[in-house]
Amino acid sequence: MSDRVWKDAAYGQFARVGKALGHARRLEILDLLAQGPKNVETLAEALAASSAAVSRHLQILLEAHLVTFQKHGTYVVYQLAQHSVADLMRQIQTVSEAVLADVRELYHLYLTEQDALAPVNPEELEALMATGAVYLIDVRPRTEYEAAHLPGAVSVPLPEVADHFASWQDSRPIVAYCRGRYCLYARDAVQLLQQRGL
Amino acid sequence: MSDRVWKDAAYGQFARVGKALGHARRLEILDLLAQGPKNVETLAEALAASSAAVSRHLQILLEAHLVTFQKHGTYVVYQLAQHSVADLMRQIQTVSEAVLADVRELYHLYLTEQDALAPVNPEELEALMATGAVYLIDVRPRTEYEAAHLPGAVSVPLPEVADHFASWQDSRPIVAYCRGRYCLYARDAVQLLQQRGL
DNA sequence: ATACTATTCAAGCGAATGGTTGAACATGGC
DNA sequence: GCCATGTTCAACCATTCGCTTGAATAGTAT
Repeated sequence: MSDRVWKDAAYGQFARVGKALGHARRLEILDLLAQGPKNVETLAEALAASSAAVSRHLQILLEAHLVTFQKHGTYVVYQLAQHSVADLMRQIQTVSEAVLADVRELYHLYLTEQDALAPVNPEELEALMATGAVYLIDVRPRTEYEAAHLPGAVSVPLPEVADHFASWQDSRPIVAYCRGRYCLYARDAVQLLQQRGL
Repeated sequence: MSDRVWKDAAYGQFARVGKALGHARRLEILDLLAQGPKNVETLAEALAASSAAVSRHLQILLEAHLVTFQKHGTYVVYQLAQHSVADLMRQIQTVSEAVLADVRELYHLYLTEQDALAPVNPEELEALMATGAVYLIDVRPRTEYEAAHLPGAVSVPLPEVADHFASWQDSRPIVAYCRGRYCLYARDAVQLLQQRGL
């Protein structure tokens, strides 16, 4: 076996992973799965795509061994094969931001398009939580909260935010968080709260 | 601008990076560039590909902003756009190894195919170097050595290894290193040395 | 059993990708 | 000016990709 053949084989294997990462939908699927296992239909809904298409993407991710699945009755629940896959996703986003001015602009443009959203960085949040100055809510779906959440956070999935308006009327400032920079739940929650003057 | 549109845009940008990583040759190019800037022809030679093809791949990497170039007269020298791109490459290789049994097998199979290569892990090497028990040589091309190299290492590019046989005849054990797990210079050097009984 | 649901498969289409060849640009040396 | 060299472009081919539609499969509930 010559060096050339071996290198082709080795890099060909890496490219399997790379190819699987070469489509927006698949990246989004991986991002969603990083939050917790999900079935095909849930993903299809979140992506606004047909289940057949999502299923196909999942097959491709499966071939690259980036995800695994488990059958629960007629449901097929997919999840990331390794934690390192989530790291890889983060690294891609990091590189994209570092390297593609478009991404930074896009993000900035979109968030400032909303009025008066006040982002809080992790250090600030930690300080605020320590003094009990704020009320921290996790607006992701309950299952994701159960999988993991910030210390001191209360689970209030986005659809339930409206139910708490009354009890929050005179409470401390509210900080909402969700999945990361490319998740919009928190933004939506803040919009809801602001409409009620919270 | 709806959420869906925004997400498509954001993940579409990430996918630009992903797509660029979806081909064995491009990954190999990035790996080579991680060692230092190179021109098209050098890369083409290393990849055993036509310069037209390599040029094309470089354009794709350029569009994804993973590499930049600089013109020196008629030479066009390419290099990684960001250090984080090299990190991304490492992460891909990590994931591939973790996730694709094939890669591990391939690697293991190939190295054990050679007789009696004795790999040294970083911790062992540090200990050996501290006691001065071994002689460490960097068998990469001189330019890469100049860009960065391990402390205490001496630059002996592969083609020059043969020139040192005499002076090494009775020296300490020799440890050769190169670019990483998927670089074969060190292996070739060790083979040469073993043929001479070193 | 039967009906129903979640998921996958199969076929087909339009678009994109990867590679080759040969020509077209530069740029530097004579 | 002219040529040699390194690089890129353009046109073509075969292959692959991504999606849609409609059917097939496998489990569950009635």
